[in-house]
Amino acid sequence: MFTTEKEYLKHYNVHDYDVPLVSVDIAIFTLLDGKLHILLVERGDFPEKGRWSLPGGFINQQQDKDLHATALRKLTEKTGVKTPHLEQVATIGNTKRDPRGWSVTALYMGLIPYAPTADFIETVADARWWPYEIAIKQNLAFDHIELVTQARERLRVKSGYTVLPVYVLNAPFTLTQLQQAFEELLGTEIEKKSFRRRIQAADLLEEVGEGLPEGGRGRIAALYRPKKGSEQHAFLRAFGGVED
Amino acid sequence: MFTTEKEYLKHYNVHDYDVPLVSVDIAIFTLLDGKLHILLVERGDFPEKGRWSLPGGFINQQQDKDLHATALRKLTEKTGVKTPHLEQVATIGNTKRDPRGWSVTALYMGLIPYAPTADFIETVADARWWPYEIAIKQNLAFDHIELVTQARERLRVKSGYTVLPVYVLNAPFTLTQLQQAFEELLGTEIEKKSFRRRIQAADLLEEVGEGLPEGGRGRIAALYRPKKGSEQHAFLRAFGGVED
DNA sequence: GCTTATTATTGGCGTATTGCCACTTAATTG
DNA sequence: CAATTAAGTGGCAATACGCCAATAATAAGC
Repeated sequence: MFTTEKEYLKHYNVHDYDVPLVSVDIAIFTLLDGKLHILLVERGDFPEKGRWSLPGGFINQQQDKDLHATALRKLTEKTGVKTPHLEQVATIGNTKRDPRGWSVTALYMGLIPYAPTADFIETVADARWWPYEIAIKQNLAFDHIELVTQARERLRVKSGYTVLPVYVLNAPFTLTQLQQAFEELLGTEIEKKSFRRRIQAADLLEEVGEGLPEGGRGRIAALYRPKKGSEQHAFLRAFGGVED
Repeated sequence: MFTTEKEYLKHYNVHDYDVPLVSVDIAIFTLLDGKLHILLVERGDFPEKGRWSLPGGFINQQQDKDLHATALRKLTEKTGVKTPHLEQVATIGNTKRDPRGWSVTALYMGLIPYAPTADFIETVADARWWPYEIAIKQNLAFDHIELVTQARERLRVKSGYTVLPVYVLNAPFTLTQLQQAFEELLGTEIEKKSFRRRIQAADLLEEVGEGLPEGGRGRIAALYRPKKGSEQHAFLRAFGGVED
């Protein structure tokens, strides 16, 4: 859109001030080849032109009925996925995160199953999946390294007491695939029997037949998918035992 | 009205251009007579004049270096408490929450010990502690009933796996007082022995002598206060057993 | 077809944690 | 000094977890 910083600054001065100066940024995670990946976009404009950053942008007051809708719109634009897991992580606002001054962004975390044929990636030339460990070594735009880190931390912690990792898998999946997703997202290994006991005690999955995972060997496994309405359910016990 | 151009420009900037249209609202909770209370303020201006609402307001770009500072400033203005527990709950933005159109607010939750003499309440004529159950039956301004409910829910859930209830007590306190705070904030009863085992296993409190709570009877109790740096520590086990 | 390799699933047992409840200890009250 | 109140502990059954080995069911190689 702009070819020089000077041109950008000129435009910025006459910017329309009616929109609330709140942006939405989304850390979209998936699992690819067993590794956590994150979707980054290359900035086409100043400031920070050419740097990789989280997909995001401003609220469209006509289109978006709420912040969640803004995040969902941005995510869908980049990935084509219509029903991801999408949750707010935090809202960061301070004087230092943007050279232009006080700036506020609502950070969301999105989880989607990887689409092997990656149809949608073709539609956005500037977007690319990065292995998480490589992504955080990039020199990301603005304070996006901190946003990415916060979202990753939320993902890690919440994977400890919810079924979040379910949302980076294509259903149906086997318990072993699910365990590997948990392990990658948690960053620790889990003992097989303990994992299965806890997942099954939580009663958040339903069996949908059996089969072998793509190109797999060995004994056929039971296949599962998340039960409807199991979205945010914790499966760790707090005080007072099991709730009803 | 303005004596220098500089002063004028500064004023112009603040009000017509550079202010992010983001407000901050705070649900401040405390424990009074064993019951959860929330601090509400009576609105002195339109819209919603005369209704009770959460304390809050806009970012002061000169004073506040970040959103947390804005929330802390608002909280201190109303309560005088300088070192509360303060955390962000969520950010709500949509077209319906304010009759004036698209509106975004960052919701914070603050926890403070009740000040029995309530010095600070005198300083703000419009602020008052309400028992939580009564507060939510008021006809609160804007969508504040939903904000209050969200903050309450965060408080409830997080009290299940952290020591949050510590922050509504004046230290030092007895384990029984702490248990009663947990029970009120969780909304469930806790078995005494289980509670003590878990709290002590978590090792987040330090003993600071013994005594009787104000006007108490019976055997003297050990008194505790939170250890430094124990703020956000969970004390429930997740996968993989105890972390180090 | 038969053996080997690979993966899924279950069994079993020692240990840690929790729920439950009664008992002991130490203070106040009258 | 007895009765009352509240703190703190003991003990045990039930549950959950970590560990590891046994069994089951498939593919791959010969």
